[in-house]
Amino acid sequence: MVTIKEVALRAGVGIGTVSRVFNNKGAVSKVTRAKVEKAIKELNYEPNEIARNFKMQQSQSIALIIPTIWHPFYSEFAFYVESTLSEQGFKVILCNSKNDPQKEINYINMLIKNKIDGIIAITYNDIDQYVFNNLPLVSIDRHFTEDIVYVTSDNYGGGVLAAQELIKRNCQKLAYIGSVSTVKNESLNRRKGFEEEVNKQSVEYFIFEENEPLKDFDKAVESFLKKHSDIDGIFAMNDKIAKMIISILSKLGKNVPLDVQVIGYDGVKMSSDSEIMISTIRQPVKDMAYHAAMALISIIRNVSVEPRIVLPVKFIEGYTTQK
Amino acid sequence: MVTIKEVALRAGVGIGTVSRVFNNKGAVSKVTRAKVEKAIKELNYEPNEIARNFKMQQSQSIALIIPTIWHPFYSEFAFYVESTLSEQGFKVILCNSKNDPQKEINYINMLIKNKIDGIIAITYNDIDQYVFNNLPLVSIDRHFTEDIVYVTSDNYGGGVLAAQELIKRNCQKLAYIGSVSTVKNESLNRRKGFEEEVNKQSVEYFIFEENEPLKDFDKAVESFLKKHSDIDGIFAMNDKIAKMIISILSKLGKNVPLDVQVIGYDGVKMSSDSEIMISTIRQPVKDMAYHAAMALISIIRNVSVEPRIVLPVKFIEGYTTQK
DNA sequence: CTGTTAGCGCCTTCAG
DNA sequence: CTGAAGGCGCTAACAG
Repeated sequence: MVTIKEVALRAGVGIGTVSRVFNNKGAVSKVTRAKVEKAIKELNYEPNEIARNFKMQQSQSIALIIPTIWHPFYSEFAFYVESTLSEQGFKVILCNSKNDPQKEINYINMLIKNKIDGIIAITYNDIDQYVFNNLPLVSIDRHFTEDIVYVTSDNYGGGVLAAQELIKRNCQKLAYIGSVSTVKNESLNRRKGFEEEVNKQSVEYFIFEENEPLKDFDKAVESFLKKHSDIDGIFAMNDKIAKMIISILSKLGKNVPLDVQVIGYDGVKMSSDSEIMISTIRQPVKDMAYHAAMALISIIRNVSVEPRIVLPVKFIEGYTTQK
Repeated sequence: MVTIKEVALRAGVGIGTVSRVFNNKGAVSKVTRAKVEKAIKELNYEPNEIARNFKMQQSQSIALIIPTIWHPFYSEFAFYVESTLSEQGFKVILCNSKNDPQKEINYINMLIKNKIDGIIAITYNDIDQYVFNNLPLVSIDRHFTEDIVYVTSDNYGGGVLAAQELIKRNCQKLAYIGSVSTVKNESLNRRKGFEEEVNKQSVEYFIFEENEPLKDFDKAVESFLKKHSDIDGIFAMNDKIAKMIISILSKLGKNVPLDVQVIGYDGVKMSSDSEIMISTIRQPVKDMAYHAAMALISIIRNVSVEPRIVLPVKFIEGYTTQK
């Protein structure tokens, strides 16, 4: 491996000068610069990043902590995070927490020891207490302490939008179906937006919610739907629940969307070339990823950032609402 | 940050001794070891990984180069690669090549400069020429030069299996439908296995193949199926094609699986908790990931490895074959 | 067994 | 403007 020393030797200058040329830092005369550049080219010098990182005590890499990459929402998110970050010269280290708080803590300790520059995390645990050292952190869909920036889709607005789309399509009796996690998260706002909009428009509605961990959720939903067989418009907390609802409805002999219209939330796509089938409120995953990455870089570079980044959602028409 | 020096000072020993204790390397007397351990505990010493990496000229990290993480096959693979590797103390750096050879080369250069320990790559470009420095490399589904180890599922056996399952279910007239990539890859063997097995059992069959890049592939498949309306068993090169075939068949008024049975290949699952709907030959993604990771570690540690790792596939019964 | 020493490759003062 | 020198924190070789 060719080092800075060899370049200096060949160019007949000191190593400091080579460093200055390479990093374009400090004043160097035209002549010496040319000499050094020539030597660099001839020797095909590439700086040893690991030495530089050591010296600078940073690593030009950020960690992405997510429950599992094996899920279309997270993998789309990860895809765009990596795209943005690699363009900006950062490496991204993948960390699957499997929703295990201990694993998250282990990762964080490891990352600190490795002088990682920052973290983007999607988690439902209170990891912020372990991220001291004011290690830059951007959180997704989860509000920690005041000084941690977070990025989220407009869950409240999504709920409003779902209500509007359902009402626009002449639904008379609405329902929200979802679950409630033990930790506070952004999906509560979906319901809130939905509820407030429906109230505003004075449409009848039901709320069906169960606490996690879920047990026989499908059974419960089924009996709920049986009991209220006049419901003709449903907003599901997410696409997964929407799909479950759809299959329950078909089991109950209801036609979707003729008898009942259903709107989900998330709009996950298996891959960039696959289609969204059900009507849904799609999260702006790409934008979320982009903003999270850029915000993190800003924090790393010590430039101030908007601490609460809320991105607009969109209604995507699928086969479960009437056109 | 507390350094090895401070620990040495506190324990009243030399820094070499602290290093020996921490790494459990070299002989240290019981007494001094205790002293050092006490100091470590008291100071809450954590070694600076980045300094260690610098000294060792390695990084305890490997790179995963895939076309895109936003695809269930790759994301499942990545999930298991990361699980295995993180258990073994390696970090994994995510690299989305987007199928762009130039991007792959850029990543590789960056990785070399960063003294990455090894690479696991899924690519259809000839990147091996850029991976000099005998940088450890494991390739998936793609055979490079002799000295690069690769991991694949038993594509040939999968083809045989598909044929057997179709014949077992009384199909009389079979077909293989697929595409041919410009670069040689493992999926050719799916067809080969299928064809040889069908021949062996003397069943009638057709092969429908088009060269990539595909144009109006669905139209072509449709007219092929129209022309041979007596085909009652189809093996598709992958699940995506299988799904396309299924929708074409339904358009043609054929019932799947009553009139025509269809088997795909891959068995991708969107996430760990989702279901496989169509009948398919499932790749052992988890095993592939595990073996790729372990093989890479072996190469890194200079222990010899089986250069060709072929893992068995399984038939998964979905709704597109008759039970 | 253990303390000291010599770097790893680079960046950054600090004199000149 | 530029060369020399001092570390960053750690490991490994060496001399006791």
